[in-house]
Amino acid sequence: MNKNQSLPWDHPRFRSWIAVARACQLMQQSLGRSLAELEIKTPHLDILINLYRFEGISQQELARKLLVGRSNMSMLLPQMEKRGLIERRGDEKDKRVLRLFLTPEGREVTEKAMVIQTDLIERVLSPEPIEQCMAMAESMERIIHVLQQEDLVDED
Amino acid sequence: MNKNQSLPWDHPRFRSWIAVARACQLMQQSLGRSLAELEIKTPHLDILINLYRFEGISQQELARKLLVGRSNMSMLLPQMEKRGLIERRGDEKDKRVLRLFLTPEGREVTEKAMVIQTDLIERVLSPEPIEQCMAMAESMERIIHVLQQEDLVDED
DNA sequence: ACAATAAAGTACAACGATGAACAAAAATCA
DNA sequence: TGATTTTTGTTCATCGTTGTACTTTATTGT
Repeated sequence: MNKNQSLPWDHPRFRSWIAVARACQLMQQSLGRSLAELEIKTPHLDILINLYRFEGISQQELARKLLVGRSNMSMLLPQMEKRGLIERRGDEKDKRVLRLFLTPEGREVTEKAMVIQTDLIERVLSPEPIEQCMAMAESMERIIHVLQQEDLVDED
Repeated sequence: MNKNQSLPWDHPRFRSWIAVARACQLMQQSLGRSLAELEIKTPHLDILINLYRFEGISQQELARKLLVGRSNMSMLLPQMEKRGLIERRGDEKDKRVLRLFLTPEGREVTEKAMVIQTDLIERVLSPEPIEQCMAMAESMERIIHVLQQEDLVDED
């Protein structure tokens, strides 16, 4: 089991991925600090942005998009409803599902938060050529696709 | 405050970054599942890999490298010590610091875990040309640098 | 040398995320 | 139709992370 010849940090793709993970972690932390002024946290923003795009989505669908468990939504959404950011209405046709909507205040907070997030991304990513960003996005989307395929197989 | 003309998802760098974050999240989850067979979790692996590379590091230095708080290390490391993966020895010269070392078992587990992680990364990233991976790594390292600079300024 | 300050590590309370067990409502199918 | 299975959402116990306050040890400044 002598790995001296193939330590991970001699492995170019390994090093690349470590850098990706680190950058993500730092971005997340930085975003979290910037969002403090709106009194929301990054998980709330993820939810808000999805409701902004996909109004009337169910908790289940939202959880799937965010790659978290349903119970997570059951914990967070009632809080956000009490804060007046979102509203949950029962579906007429299927009484199991709760459909989610932004309140006017929620929409306002979301827009402010999206400005903060976009500014941060722009500020940090603008030194990178746009072609490089696009190429990166394509790589990442392929990676996402591969990993999600595997998840489906696991659930058999 | 009409954002209809500049929604974030029309913003190329925003879309790119969302893809990066999503890919990271999925990788983390996939790695977590694969590590279950070694009965460790991803935070433990981060620690083990750092001790593998930087033997004798202090808890403080380790926390800084991992971008987490000191208290986090104070919670995790005693657990890992009890499991026999690591050892903590007091520094002779500075009685405040505890220096961290892998036990033989810890080294063994680390090597197995690194194989798992490297295989996962290789499997998922191998469709991407190596030049693209290298370019991505360089971008990410620049991003890391920018964000860390800002952190230092904040701490003034 | 002595006081004040800084640094390393710990303890603890608060919060977020998770998975399992559960209730209610559909969907399936015999 | 009636029984079984699936789906949606909730509850709860557990675990990891964080920030704050605290102890001990070094360092700094006078």
